[in-house]
Amino acid sequence: MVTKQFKGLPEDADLRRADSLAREIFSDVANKWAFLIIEALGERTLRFSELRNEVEGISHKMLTQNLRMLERYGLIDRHVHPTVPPRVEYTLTEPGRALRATVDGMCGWTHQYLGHIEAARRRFDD
Amino acid sequence: MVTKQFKGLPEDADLRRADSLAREIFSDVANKWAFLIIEALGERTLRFSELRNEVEGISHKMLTQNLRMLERYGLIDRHVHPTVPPRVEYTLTEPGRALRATVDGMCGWTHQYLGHIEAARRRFDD
DNA sequence: CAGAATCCATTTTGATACTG
DNA sequence: CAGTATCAAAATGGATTCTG
Repeated sequence: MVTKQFKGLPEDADLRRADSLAREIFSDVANKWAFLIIEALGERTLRFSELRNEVEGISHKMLTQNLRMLERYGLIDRHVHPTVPPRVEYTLTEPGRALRATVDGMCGWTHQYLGHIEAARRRFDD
Repeated sequence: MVTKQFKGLPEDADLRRADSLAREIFSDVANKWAFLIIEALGERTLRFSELRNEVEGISHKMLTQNLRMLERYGLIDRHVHPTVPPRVEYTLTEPGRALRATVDGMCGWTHQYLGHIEAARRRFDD
């Protein structure tokens, strides 16, 4: 067994690090733009400008920023065609597609409970 | 058939409204604090102060704000005990529990792909 | 204890201009 | 076309104070 344990250093230091990493990923990815981008990509490959159109309301800057983040975590592949003008295509990776199941679930949930939610909101707002 | 259609007003005005509402809900709920609160509640009922401890790193203000939002959409129930000092308990409603499946899915995903993601990030950061 | 309200620093965001 | 940089405006978040 390979151990990273040193005297006095409990080996669940690894677990704590993993937890804080998990939390970091969770916090970064659980935001509306990331979700909407993942949803938009679905099974397709899309260019930057296509994504800009698909994800309604996203600004140039937010799109770039979130694409970088998703690429950094390996949720999307970025493929640059060496042409002029440049053509850059984005595709979900395996982890990205796996997360899509979650995002799809939330989309379904939203539509399923739309009535409930709208009613609740009206009640709350008096 | 009951229709809301008037002359000149296409009946998919309803659909558009529903879509924009769905989008609003989606955007509000797809944020890390809401997710973490839902995850913390799980099957349990928790008090404000308990939630504050469970959801690591959340501030008093963020907790109140997100609890209001979730209550407004009917994802949680807020029960005030008429005691002094006050005791306020929060519980997931049916729609809230349904959404928990999504949140759980994301938690599972995070842990499942932790290795993938960490490696991808290291690669990206050169 | 729960939470509303205020103030203030920080962050986020959008618009715009610039580059390969 | 895709992306970076910049700057002002807007939103967010935290600390603190005050209330029932």
